[in-house]
Amino acid sequence: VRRITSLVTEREFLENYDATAFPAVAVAVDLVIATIADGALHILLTKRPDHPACGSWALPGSILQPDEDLDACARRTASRKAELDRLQFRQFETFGSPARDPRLRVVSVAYLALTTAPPFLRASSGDERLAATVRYNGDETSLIGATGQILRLPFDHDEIVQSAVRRLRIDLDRTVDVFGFLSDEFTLRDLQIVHEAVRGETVNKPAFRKRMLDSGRLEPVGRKDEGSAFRPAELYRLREGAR
Amino acid sequence: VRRITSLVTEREFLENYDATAFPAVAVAVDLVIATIADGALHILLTKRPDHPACGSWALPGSILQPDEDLDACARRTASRKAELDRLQFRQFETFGSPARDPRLRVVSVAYLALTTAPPFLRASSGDERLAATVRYNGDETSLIGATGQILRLPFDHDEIVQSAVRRLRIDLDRTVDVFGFLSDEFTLRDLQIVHEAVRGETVNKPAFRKRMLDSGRLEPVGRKDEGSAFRPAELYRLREGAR
DNA sequence: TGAATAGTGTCTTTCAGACAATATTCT
DNA sequence: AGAATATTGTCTGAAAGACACTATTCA
Repeated sequence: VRRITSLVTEREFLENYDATAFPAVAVAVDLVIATIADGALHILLTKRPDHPACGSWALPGSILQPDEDLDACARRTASRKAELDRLQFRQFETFGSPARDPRLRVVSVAYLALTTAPPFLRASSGDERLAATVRYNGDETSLIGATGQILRLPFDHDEIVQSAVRRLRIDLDRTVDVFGFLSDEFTLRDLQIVHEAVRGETVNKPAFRKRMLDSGRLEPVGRKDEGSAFRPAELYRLREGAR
Repeated sequence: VRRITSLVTEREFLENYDATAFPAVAVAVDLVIATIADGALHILLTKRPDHPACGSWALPGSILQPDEDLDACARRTASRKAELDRLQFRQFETFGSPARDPRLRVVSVAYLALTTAPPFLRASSGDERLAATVRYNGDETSLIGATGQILRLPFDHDEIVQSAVRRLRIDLDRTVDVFGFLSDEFTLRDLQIVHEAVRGETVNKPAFRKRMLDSGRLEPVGRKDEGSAFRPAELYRLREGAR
């Protein structure tokens, strides 16, 4: 039986504490930034400018800085590496296999970030960013590059993407917030396209509309969609406080 | 625009890599070990033998060792600190506020672990372990100690417990595996008690039975519960391969 | 035989899917 | 008017809750 109370006060203990006694580890944040375009889910990849895996497409990520929150690190990474702001972030899993990074032990906290398509696709227009399409094969997913080839990501990034998509689909069933894919005002058709892209299959229109409207999370803006040919659709927004 | 290809090979890069250049962080694993007893959810707490927060009830946790997997660290912690083995582990969230530990920056990967009541309660009989009861107040939860008082945990452990219970209840709705609370063979009544304890409210018996049996995840053992007064119940087990 | 729990049947409500009809806008 | 899309209505079937009933075991 160990002693419960110590002869040293907590203050004395902390003043004499040797912080270098712990094993050397780095904590990183990796981002799965997703959007819906052309009715399909896309993931943003950046070309690695340095070793290791120099030149391959990979998830954007950063090493956690001292005094930086995990969420703040995710925001910083999106801003610096993908030039995207005002995303909706969701931490979904932490990856820590001992050999996942060849440099040193890196434990990576993975975030899912949803965004609307336009800035995402602008960001992907350069040489160093790519909007890879998610293709479903049953429960498995693969990433498709610009020329239709299957992309294999370095480190364990394929596994991270797999987990992110699984999480996104589960959250969708539970109606966890998926409005990060849309602008502030959207039509029910837009929302349906998001659901269909995430699920990879069509959904029943009347049932979908009823379910969404009955959820009480939406409120009509009072205006109609502009600029479309044919009958314009009613615009909705997410109700205040309904997360 | 940064250079994409490097004049240095990846091998040369890794040989000259300075691993001490990263900020000093420790990674820990904290466990929320849960069981069902007397129809209520309980969480295992251990009394901290050292500073900081020496003498308070807290979640068992360990610093991640070099070459140790996160899951392995969770198993080791359960074995060493709670003397429990063969638990069902689920990583659910990672906590990394800069000031959550006064010693140094500690990023903690939190695991939920389910176990059957008997060894759990034996573990709590000593002075240094406690099975705290979870009490629900709407969406909030609090931990109740042996004398009925509300326990406040050090660090951000209250927040970790809160998140663990929320996750458990969500998983229950999606029928994610909750059989870690039960022994290999159990009655439908046992399973119903688990569901009621996690949800904090009674469930409809016929509907519950039908739903469970129709799920195809259970199979009858062919024997009946022994040792109970009155009519004995049919024993079931989780079907092979039905996770 | 009675007490206590295990297990089932039936009715009703709710909700989602299928299918089709109606409404609105622009060319 | 006609094309194309938005929105609504109706029917049907699946599943859950409420409630009450039957079945089995032991004292």
